[in-house]
Amino acid sequence: MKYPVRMTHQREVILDELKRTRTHPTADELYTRVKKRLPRISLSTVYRNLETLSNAGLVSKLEITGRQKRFDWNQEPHDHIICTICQRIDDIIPPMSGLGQLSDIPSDRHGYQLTGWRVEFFGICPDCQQKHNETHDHDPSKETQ
Amino acid sequence: MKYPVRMTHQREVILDELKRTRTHPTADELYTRVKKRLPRISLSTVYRNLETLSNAGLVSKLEITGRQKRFDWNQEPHDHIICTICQRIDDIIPPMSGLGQLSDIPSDRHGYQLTGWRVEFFGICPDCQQKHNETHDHDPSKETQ
DNA sequence: TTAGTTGCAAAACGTTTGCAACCCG
DNA sequence: CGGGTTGCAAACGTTTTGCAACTAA
Repeated sequence: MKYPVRMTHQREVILDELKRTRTHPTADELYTRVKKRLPRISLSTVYRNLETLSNAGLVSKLEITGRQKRFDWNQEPHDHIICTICQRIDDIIPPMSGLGQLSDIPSDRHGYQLTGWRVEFFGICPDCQQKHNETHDHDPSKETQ
Repeated sequence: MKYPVRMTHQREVILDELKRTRTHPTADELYTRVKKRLPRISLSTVYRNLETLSNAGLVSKLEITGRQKRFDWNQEPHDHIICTICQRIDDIIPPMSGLGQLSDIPSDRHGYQLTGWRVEFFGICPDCQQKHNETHDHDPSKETQ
């Protein structure tokens, strides 16, 4: 699943910065980081390379529901849990994600040839739970979905 | 889960058009339909109302991963299967969707307070399968993820 | 009466593209 | 050397917003 790509300096730095970022940065977050090391790099180079590198199988692209694309160095299949308050995204380790139980879905369901699925979990992250407990106000209309 | 909203003429027509559209239209698809009945309506009114109506619990918003938002009259919880070729979206009936098996996820996983999850299925719809069989060319690099 | 809603235009947002200069293999 | 890649600027498609006029309750 990994295809060869020409390894430019920009590409190396982008990959390196992604590797050392445990969060799931957006293209412009990564651009901000990379720009510290390569001040003349452009945002479009970052976009183009993330696209290229994800096609080449070197990074993975997270197209999380209704949100900006995010990129991930972690190539192992895993799911994500998204904080509906601060939008932070964390990894979920596969054995607990429910993916296993889903494999018995009939592939010809609705006439579709099934090629994959994605599970996203939503919740409130530890930090936001704490803030919530401190302030004690609750507005359900602000919640996702 | 349904909050009252002021029922304007525009809102009525938007709701009615959404109700009679079995697909999951985007805001501009709906705008095109509604404009035939209300030629002076603006796209921003459609956007604003879909947002308002979905907050009010009268329609549901599908924020499918990396794609344009789509809207749905069907308020019953159900999942979706998305054609990776033509982007068409169909409903999946709950008993087969796998949601049931996921309910045993521990809610304190990773310190998150779990509030929900979403499953999206990807596949090739009957129409695109047929077209594929007719043309016989296959480019795996064009497939989603 | 008045707070919520409309149409319009413009802005915002994330992302992609055309292009000439450049550089990796 | 030649084709892939870069930086820049400009365009793109989708969505949001500011505003004065309007309208449902």
